[in-house]
Formats: sequence, structure tokens, C-alpha cells
Amino acid sequence: MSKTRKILRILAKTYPEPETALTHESPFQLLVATILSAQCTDQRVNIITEKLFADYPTVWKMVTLPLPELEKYIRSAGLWQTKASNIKKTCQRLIEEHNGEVPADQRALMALPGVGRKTANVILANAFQIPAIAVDTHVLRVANRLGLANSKSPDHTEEQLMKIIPKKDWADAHHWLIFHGRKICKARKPLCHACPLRDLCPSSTALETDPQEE
DNA sequence: AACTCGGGGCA
DNA sequence: TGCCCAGAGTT
Repeated sequence: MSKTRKILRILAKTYPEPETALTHESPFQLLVATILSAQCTDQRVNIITEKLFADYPTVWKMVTLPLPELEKYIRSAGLWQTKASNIKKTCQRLIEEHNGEVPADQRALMALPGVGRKTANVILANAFQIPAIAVDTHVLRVANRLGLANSKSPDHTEEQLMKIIPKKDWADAHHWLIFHGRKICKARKPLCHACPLRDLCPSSTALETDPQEE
């Protein structure tokens, strides 16, 4: 079995619930939640969307929400204010250019305000079951440390991961690597001593923090 | 490639 | 206080 397979098998066992934690009932709701999820954990996003989607569940409803009102939702979670106007503009453009539907196409998604490659891939994988790997800061860091990729470029890392990870695992691998990056393989002071992948990781020795360190 | 945006939460 | 956070857009 390849090293990649071994890593995926361990991750699947360690993080058995790979589904996105973003609560949503439609591609549109997932799109809004994913835009919000930048610089913010899913848990906090769900606090916003629980109220937001209750009153404005569809693009047709949300487009009627005045920007200042939308900003109040955003501000309550400490998110970048530009997200509010991006969501507002995205609602308008979905209606004007896509008949109110979320396009199942990467380029069309990325053309929307506030939607980059990462957000687009999350939508494709989780709303449309189109295989895609979203490389965020966690995935990028973990993949590099594990030796699955060797690049500072998310786009390049995405290409490498798509080559070595079986397509059926793409959506799950995204979540496995993110969970692992948050809980164990943290940017600072990674918990290598508690890492189920330590024996497979070329970086574990170098990253192991001094137990005496405060 | 580097920079900005931005505030709540937590140590 | 200081530091972190499931990015995107602009220069």
C-alpha cells in the first residue's frame, strides 16, 4: 500500500465524520456559508446562518436584505465587513446572470464576488458532488509537512493532491486534512507526540516541540 | 509576492 | 494585551 493510502486510511479512522459542518439546505445556503467561513470556524458561521437562513433562506429573499442589515449579521461574528457586500453582490449576480441558481461550474463560481478557487471547490464537491479538492491554509500546511506536496502555491498543491489521492476520496480528504490541521498538525506547536501519522511523517522529528517549552 | 481587510474569542 | 482564525482582491 502506498504511503498516501496509509495516510488516508489513518485519517479516515481518526476523523470518521468528514461531512462539512456547515449547515445548509441548498447550494445557495452552502455558498453563503462558505463565503462566511473564511477566517472563521464553521461553528461560528453556523451561529450566523442559523438566524440568517431562517429569515432569508433563498437568494430571492436574501437579495431583499438591505446591506446595513446584512452587515449586522456579519459584524456579530467579527468577520471582514467586505463579506457583507460580496454576498449582496453575489445574490444580485446569481439572479441577473444565472436565473437565481448557483452555477455548477468552477469558472462561473470564481467570477462571483467573494468566491475564490477554494470556495468554488467546496461548492462543487459538497453541493454538486463534483470531485474537487479545496486547498486552504490547513490543507496546504499539512500536505507539505506530510510530504504529499511540496509547494507554497495552493493551486500547485491542489494539482499534486488530485494526482495522488483517489478521486472518490477527494471530498473527504479535504475535511480530514483540515480537521487534522486544526487539532494536531497546528501551524504553531503541532502536537506530534499525539499524531497518528507520526511514523509516516517526514517532518515529525523537526517539528516536535520541546516538552520543556512553556 | 506582498499587502490589506477585521473583530470576537481566548490565553 | 497579543495572537489566532475552514481567504479573496488589489497592487
